[in-house]
Amino acid sequence: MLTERRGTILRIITDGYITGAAPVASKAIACDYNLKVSPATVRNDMACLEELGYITRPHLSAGAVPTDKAYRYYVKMISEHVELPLAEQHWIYELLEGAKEEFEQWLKLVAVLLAHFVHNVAVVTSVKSPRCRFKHLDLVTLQDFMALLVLVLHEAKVRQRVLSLDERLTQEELTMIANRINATCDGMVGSEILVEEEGVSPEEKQVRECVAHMISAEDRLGYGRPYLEGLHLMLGQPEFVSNPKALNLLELLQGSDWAGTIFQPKPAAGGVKVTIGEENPDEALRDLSLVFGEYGIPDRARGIVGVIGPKRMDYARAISSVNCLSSLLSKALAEYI
Amino acid sequence: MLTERRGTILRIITDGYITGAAPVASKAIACDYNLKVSPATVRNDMACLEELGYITRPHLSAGAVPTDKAYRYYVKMISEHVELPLAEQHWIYELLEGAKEEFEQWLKLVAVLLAHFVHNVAVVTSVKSPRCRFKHLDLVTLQDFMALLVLVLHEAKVRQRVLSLDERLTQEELTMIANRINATCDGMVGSEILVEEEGVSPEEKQVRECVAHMISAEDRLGYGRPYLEGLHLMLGQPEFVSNPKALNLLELLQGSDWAGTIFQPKPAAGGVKVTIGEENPDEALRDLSLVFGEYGIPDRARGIVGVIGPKRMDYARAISSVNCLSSLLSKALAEYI
DNA sequence: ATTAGCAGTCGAAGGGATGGAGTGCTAAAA
DNA sequence: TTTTAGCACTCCATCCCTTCGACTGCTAAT
Repeated sequence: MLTERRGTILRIITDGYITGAAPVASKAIACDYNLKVSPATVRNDMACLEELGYITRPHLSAGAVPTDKAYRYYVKMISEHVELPLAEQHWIYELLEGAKEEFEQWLKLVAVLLAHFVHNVAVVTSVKSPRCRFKHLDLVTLQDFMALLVLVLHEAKVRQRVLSLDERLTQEELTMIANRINATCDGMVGSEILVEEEGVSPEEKQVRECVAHMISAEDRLGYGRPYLEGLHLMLGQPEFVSNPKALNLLELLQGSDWAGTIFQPKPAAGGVKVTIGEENPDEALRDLSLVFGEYGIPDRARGIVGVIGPKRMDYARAISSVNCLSSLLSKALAEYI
Repeated sequence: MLTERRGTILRIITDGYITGAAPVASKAIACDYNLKVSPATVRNDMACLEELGYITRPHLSAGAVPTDKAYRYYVKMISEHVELPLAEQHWIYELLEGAKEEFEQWLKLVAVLLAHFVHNVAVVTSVKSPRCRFKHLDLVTLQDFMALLVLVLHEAKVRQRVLSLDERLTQEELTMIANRINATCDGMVGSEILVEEEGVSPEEKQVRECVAHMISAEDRLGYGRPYLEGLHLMLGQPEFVSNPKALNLLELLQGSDWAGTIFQPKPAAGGVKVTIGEENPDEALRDLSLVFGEYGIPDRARGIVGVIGPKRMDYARAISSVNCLSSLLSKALAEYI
């Protein structure tokens, strides 16, 4: 049975392991935190905690190490009242305000900030939208039969592609095509761009096809190349020195499109999700924890802000940082869309 | 004195250390490669090579390990006749041909390919241009007083920025401003965009200022966020297991704008440059080697293709791969500009 | 239910001993 | 003069052993 004192002890153990990275002894628990009980009593409780599956020990006569279950308990306990100190929140606001140039720049900056806040890997993706809508396009001549197609979407995304035309067109002709499409297609989704009618020139059809293709590619696409910061911070932690598993992790993180896969299941709107150890689907993350949230606008454009670190991470700090930064990004994005 | 046989022995040592990652013994040299001399003779030559500074040994009674000087000699010897096998070249061509969508996609793909070819870190930057020239701009309304400015440069670059206007303008008004600037500014560099005359509306002035600012920022900017692939491949090599120096390297590579700094001095046009160990300016690279080349169009738009790996890397393969891929990218870029 | 005391367990650290790989040196052979 | 065989020497890697210290589990007393 998990009495109140045992809960306290469990919390002390988890805290101690998070900061110390070494098994926690009964004596340390009894003395350092004023529990008013002797180490022997703590030992009795620890035996019970072990039976309940909250702790293990590396060997028979060693201190306590929290299990996944303990971390889960710990997160549940703290997650009600964690908020980044106001001083730090203001510091972040000011720092970001000073760099209000381009949204993509922000993503990078937020990733760097987050990584240094939690001393672990930070991941920030750009937004993905399930149903992008056309806003504007622009055609610019390049050499020969080539044209540059610049597409602006309602989701504040700009995409470009080089188009090989069948005919050689002047800039004026291209501009006319662009104007015609801009005048008629505002707000359309990918499939609506295509036309079957007779009175449309083959070049315009080609452009429309390309746009439709780009939009549907964007719809299907994942989060794109995420901003990944703080690798060296995480790999400097004691659990990674001379640990070949670190390489598997690197391999995963070097691949593409993992952001949508590993940050599962989706966090509730505005909430922060924590997955611990074995809860992670991917093998390479089995002894790590993820803390992540979404930012953006539901059903229109959503991105991910996340932290990857050893299970032994400062959850309070991670949760509050992710929370603060994701809502900050949401606000910033709303201005652009 | 470096007789011919000693040169051969040096080459065998370097080769052997590159493939074996362990000191090379006199016996192995004498037996495995048919040198027709006894290990004792090889030992005599090795003593001489050590005196000349080509090899060292971890301890008095250990085999030979090549020094930086030996690698430099090795590279000089092989670099005259290294070319990627035609079969592999064709394989690359076909692979890239199939993904001919967007130039940035290519950069990523080239980085992945290169990393797997050399089993080390591959770096591919996008191009930077010292004097970007205006080609086209486009203004799109966003909410309130905001507009999205999409700028196309002659260097096949597209840049965007959100602009806060003093007045609320309609899309038509914005389009008119864009048309006026497009009609007059083609081919201009940053400073030429600005105008002092009276007859220009304050909004147009604002747009011009923004464009000039973006172009000059682009001129000053480094290579941008490089595509970095194969970290896990390099860190899996024996010299990096449980080596804290790997963290310094990661830290360097996580930062921004290092590509312009570490890939120095500039390689001759079309050539491949190799910097070995102590030749590298950056501390974190002191026991690594870099193999890199430039792609693009001299004086207009140049990017870097590079390999980072332990000094003990397959230089022949690295040099030929970098060479092949950089000239391939040059050709591809020429089509777009 | 709690505590003190004590025996028992385990790992980390240190200290030889051993074996083997490889060299340097010397003197003889080519 | 160059090359070779033989031998003594050096050094690392590995293993085993001991010791030390940190902790726990258990038992009996409070």
